[in-house]
Amino acid sequence: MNERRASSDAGFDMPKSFEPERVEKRWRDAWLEQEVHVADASSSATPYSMVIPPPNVTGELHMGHALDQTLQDIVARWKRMAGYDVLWLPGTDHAGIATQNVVEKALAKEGTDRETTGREAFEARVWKWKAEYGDRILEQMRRLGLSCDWSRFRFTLDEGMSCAVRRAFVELFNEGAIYRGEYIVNWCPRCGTAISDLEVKHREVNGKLWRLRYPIAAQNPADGRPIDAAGPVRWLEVDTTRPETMLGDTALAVHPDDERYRDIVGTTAVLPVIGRELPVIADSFVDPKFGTGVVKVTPAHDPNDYEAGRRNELPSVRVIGRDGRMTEAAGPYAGMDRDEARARLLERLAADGVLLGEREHIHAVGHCDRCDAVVEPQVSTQWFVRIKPLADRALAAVDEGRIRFHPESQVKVYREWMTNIRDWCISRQLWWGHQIPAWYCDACGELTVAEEAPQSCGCGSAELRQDPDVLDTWFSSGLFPFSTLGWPDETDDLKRYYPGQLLVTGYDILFFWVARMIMLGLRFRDEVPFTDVFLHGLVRDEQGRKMSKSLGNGVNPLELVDRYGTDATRFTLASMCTPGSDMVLSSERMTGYRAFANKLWNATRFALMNLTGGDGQEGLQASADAADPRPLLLPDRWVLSRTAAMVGEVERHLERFRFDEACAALYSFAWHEFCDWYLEMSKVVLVGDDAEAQRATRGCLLASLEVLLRALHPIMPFLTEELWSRLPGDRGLLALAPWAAADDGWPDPEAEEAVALLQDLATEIRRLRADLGVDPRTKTPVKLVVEEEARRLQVESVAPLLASLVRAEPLEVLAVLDDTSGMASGVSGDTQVYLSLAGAIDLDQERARAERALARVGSERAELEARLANPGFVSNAPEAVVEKARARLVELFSEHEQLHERLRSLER
RNA sequence: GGGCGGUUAGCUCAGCUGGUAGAGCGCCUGCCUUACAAGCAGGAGGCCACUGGUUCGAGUCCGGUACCGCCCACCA
Repeated sequence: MNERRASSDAGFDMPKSFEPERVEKRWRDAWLEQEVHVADASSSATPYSMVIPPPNVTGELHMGHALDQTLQDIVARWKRMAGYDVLWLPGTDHAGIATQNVVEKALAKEGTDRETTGREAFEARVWKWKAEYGDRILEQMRRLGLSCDWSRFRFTLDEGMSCAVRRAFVELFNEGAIYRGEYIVNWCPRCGTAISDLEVKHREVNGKLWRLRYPIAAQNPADGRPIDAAGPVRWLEVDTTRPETMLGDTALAVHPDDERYRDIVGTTAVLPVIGRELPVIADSFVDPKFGTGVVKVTPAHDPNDYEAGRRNELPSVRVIGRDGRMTEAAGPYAGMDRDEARARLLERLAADGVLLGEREHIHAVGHCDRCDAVVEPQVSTQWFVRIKPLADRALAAVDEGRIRFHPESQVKVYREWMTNIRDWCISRQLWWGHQIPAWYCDACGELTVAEEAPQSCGCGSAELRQDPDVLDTWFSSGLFPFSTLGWPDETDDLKRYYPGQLLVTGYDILFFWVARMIMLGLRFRDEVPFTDVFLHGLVRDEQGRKMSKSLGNGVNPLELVDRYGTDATRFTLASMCTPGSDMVLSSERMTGYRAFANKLWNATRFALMNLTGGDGQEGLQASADAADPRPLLLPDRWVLSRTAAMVGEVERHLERFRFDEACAALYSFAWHEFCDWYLEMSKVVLVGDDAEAQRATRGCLLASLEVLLRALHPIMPFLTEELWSRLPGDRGLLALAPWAAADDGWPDPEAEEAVALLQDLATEIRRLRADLGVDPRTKTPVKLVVEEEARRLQVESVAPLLASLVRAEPLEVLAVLDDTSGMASGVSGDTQVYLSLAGAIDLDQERARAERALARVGSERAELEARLANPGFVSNAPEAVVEKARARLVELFSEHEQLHERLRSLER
């Protein structure tokens, strides 16, 4: 049989299963070669631009990056197919502190450190690291099939970026938005640098609260000066979580309204161990309800105390140094590590009777985001950005709807942070990063801030030293949307692609990055950098932990790509991307979507095996572009209608960034409609001998498949490109083809209704057969009984197709059926289904089946009747809902009737 | 201390503007039916955390409670 297939049908050349590794490289190369992803600034198409969140060059990419990048690639490919001139600009981030840390760790393994290596050699070492991981990252991105514009790739530390950074710094400095000053900052003793508030992670720890007592110095009644008293000593009790800082105390404070202590304000206490005299001051920052209501004040080591110290003109005594060890001012504890000092000091205080007790105390302690060391507040001279004016504009942009957040709930988070924002400490005592463009004159002390290194100072001296510090890495990232386009030069790219349309990133860097881009974009370009921000969740490991390099639980996306294929990996990530929630990687899902890719492969294989007709090549070229005018069969009309609905849905979901829903729509259409029903129905025609019908079906099969491939391409680019290339006809790359367009004539409610009927009947017949244990390979005589005329015509119209689909032969449609003995029955809507079986049926079993069905129908009917009897429902519910309920009730009446009839006949 | 999110089938999660619960995986039964066993057909399995309220009607909207998680935060 099937001589016609023996010829050259492509389907027979296809392996039985999809092997991703055999096709992916070819298409990667093809896309590169044909530059499908290169934006064309001279194009007449509307531009659509995005910048990638540049991955840190600290190491390999993990699944979080894969998710982020996949989502962007889906949008890029989709918009490109939809006719936009898409610029998706890729890059990597030097990630100052993070990268410096990983390189320092590498040095430590070699038994050395950065100090012995020296700045220049160290920097060279980091560049080497960057080269290695930068390459690996690029390789990972390429394997994921990302369609970035590689010709515009940027690294945040390359020359162009430095120009932008220096320009931005100088401009902000000149207008007073950047200043240098001595303040208390978050200091990481491990990293040896100041860090911003955002880089401090507060974590609840089980600490202790120690109660100490400080003696009030006895005073000479004559002149009020303290004297050594031999008499009874009055004590002031204070609580502290950090006893070692007491060595730097310069006051005790109480609330001004606190009656208990009113009389001692203005007196002097004596600091144990050290012997320093401490004024007792009144300041409203003290909470009288906490502890004893007395606070020890350590301006050098606590932000609160620092402020109180400034208000009250207290001296500041630093007892903990930059390296976390006690300073000379710590007296006997000088040189000790802060933890050791605490232990030793407590022993001493206990011995001296100063320590009154301790109790458990849970409190939040700041840790370094990068190395997890306990952050030590330190007074130091740093550079800051005066953030309020920038934040106000950024806040307004979102409030006025010039930037939309998805999900919208993030707006609240953004607003909250922006409103309470504090000045941004941007200097870092690191070596890896953009060095601050500020020079100091050794001769006159003058400060010069300039884009290029000045030759000499205003005083004439040529002895200029550049500030050794570098900028917070987020300073350069914040300029990314325009620095990458050539700013500060007014390039064509800048004019065309700024502002961009979309930014896709994880919600965890909303403040770090998104907020800063908005602030700096508005400041330097007067326009928001993007109009939509899509914030996705984080990818967590099986234990639900966030994937991160420091935890070492990151999964290299290539592992999954190797195991499941890139397309399945991408589809999994996209389908698990539900708004506002994180996702847990699931190997079951991956397996499922690998199967989905294979399903598509085989559906195409089937199509190709059947596309060539007996009449030579005709029918091969039929496609969505040339809708077939010939009268179509029911399944054909149905599949085109469903295809059109699917495309509309996918489009709608993508517009709203519902990647998960888009995946679901594609999956269920492709598998459960196209494959499960259409391909099965089409077989009836394709194995038959009606040449005319076959031509129509082949045309529709191809047309629907083409649209499906287009719609799926953004998510599964390799598979679809491969299948597309195998379809008949001379076609270019799918990546360059127009977005899935359904013909206006495709929607066909009548066909959908008819096929729905057919599906119900088919399912009922199959259920009966399965129930009765009928061998599915045998043909079974079936009688369908429909009393109502119009309905009978409908059933009759689908009967022939139904018969061949479920091997119901012969299949008769009747108005009444007298003798039902020896038959099994079921009900589908108002259609009574009877199977004639070779042997006698089990009457008890039949009766039980009918009774069960009757009970089910009865309860549903009662429920519906109650609802329809409710005047509120009838008058308030939408017309369509009421109508649907009524129709269903009619059906149920009928089913009820039929079941009763059946039961009666079984009694006989 | 503020704010946000979650709680739905054995597991992982959907459920968009309120109309009476879905998917994948797993499980049970039967099938190697000429695209696919990474498959096909059929099936079982849910007081939608608890509790008030709004409504003709609540998984969906509003108020509380409990548990889990996250973010922000200078209370010793």
